Amino acid sequence: MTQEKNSDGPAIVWFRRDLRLADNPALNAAVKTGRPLILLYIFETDADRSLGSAKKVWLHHSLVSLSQSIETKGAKLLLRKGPAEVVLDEIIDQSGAASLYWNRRYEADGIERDSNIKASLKEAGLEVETFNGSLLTEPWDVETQAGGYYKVFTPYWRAACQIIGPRLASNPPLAPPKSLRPFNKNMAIDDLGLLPKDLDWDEKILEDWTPGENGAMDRLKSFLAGPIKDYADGRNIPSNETGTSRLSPHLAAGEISPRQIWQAARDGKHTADKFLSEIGWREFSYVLLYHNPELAEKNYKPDFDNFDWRTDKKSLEAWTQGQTGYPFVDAGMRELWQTGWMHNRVRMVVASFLIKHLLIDWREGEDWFWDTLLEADPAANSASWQWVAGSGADAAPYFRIFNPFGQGEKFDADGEYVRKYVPELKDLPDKYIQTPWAAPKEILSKAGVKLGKTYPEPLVEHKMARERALSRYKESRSEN
DNA sequence: TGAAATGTTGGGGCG
DNA sequence: ACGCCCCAACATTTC
Repeated sequence: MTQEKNSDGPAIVWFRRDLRLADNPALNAAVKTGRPLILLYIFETDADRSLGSAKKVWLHHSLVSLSQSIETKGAKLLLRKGPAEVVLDEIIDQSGAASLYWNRRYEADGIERDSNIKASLKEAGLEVETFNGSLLTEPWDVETQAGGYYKVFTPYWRAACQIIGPRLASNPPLAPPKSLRPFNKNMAIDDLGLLPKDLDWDEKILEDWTPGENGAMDRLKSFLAGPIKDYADGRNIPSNETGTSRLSPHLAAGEISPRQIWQAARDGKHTADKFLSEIGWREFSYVLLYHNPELAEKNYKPDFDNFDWRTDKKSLEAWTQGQTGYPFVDAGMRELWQTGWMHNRVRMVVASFLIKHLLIDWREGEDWFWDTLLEADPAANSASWQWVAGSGADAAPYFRIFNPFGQGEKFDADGEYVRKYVPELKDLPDKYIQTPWAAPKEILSKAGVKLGKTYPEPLVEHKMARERALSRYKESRSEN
């Protein structure tokens, strides 16, 4: 039985990928109504693509943090599990809610679920309002002269900046509400069962992270206070722990908004253009995803549909386990497994290795990242994998093939990064730390390295693999 | 947000 | 003093 929607009914804020109180337009709108609030998170069981394991762990802790913040403001986070449509109907029935607010999402199945819900609830007489809570500008905001969307990053970002700057100046990030008027309560976060049951993997990956709005803000502030000064070069050195902002998992959970980041970076005392253009790549990925709903499954360039990827389970597994025999690649893959995150420079190298050296379909890599990255962003993950594969919009040219040890020699010359994640090589001298197969026998045995035993021989020989990729890519171009 | 092959230049050793 | 060779350093081209 549906209760009469009376004007005293509560307002529902449906949290999704915006697990924060500050700069949260949907929450802000709900607070402004003055109604009691139902602050709701639904663990949706009917999503198109279920969350990866790492991201579930993050979500658990991010919900813990959000629920604490909400309690300090005098209310409670309401948790439910099930298809959103069913859960919402039930809650509205029970509470007599009069209005519903949420921040938009941009992946195809989310858009579809949201618009169905919006239509049917409006029909039922509810006030439903939606907002942009996760992007600097909506993906449809930035148009070319011809009225389409930009397919190349640089002109896109130039045009986007023209819009973003003035808009933020007149409409700065929102402060968190001073207090929240509660409606009622509650189910425990543990009941959602997000954490893995057996191993302590989730504890390990959280050693370096503080999920939640406060952790996100701390990270941003400490980055802007100093490290951003050397960002242009510092961001290329994977052993440099403050070289990059490490905001990606926070941003993906919506614990911080890109508007807050933009504003804080612009207000800081150091130039932030280079850093903000990385935020721009995230934004651009959402443009691509919005206009190409199947970005995670389908080649953006259909030319690639005929590409003859190799099926090679063993090599794929060696790659995921960090056992390729290329120390720089293995360090990256192990960093991902152990920490739920990988340095961006190394992401490009390991992705190039999987796709070009092993000729394995980019979707395999995208899947692995989806499951193991704490951030697993639906737009950035697929756009970036397609970028490396060459199948994406504004993609890397087919002949750009990273040298898996050359990149290590350039960006990890002292081997600090490799030694951290590939400790079985730590006693090798710097000269051979990226290329153990080239080391003389005495040096290997002195360092306690037995190739093929304590550390693998290279999975493929670099020169051969490079030439094989070039000719395969060229071939597939001429077919189209 | 690349790497390798190829081309060019200029300094030093040497007859 | 000069031409010649070598080679490192840098620039350009190619994939």
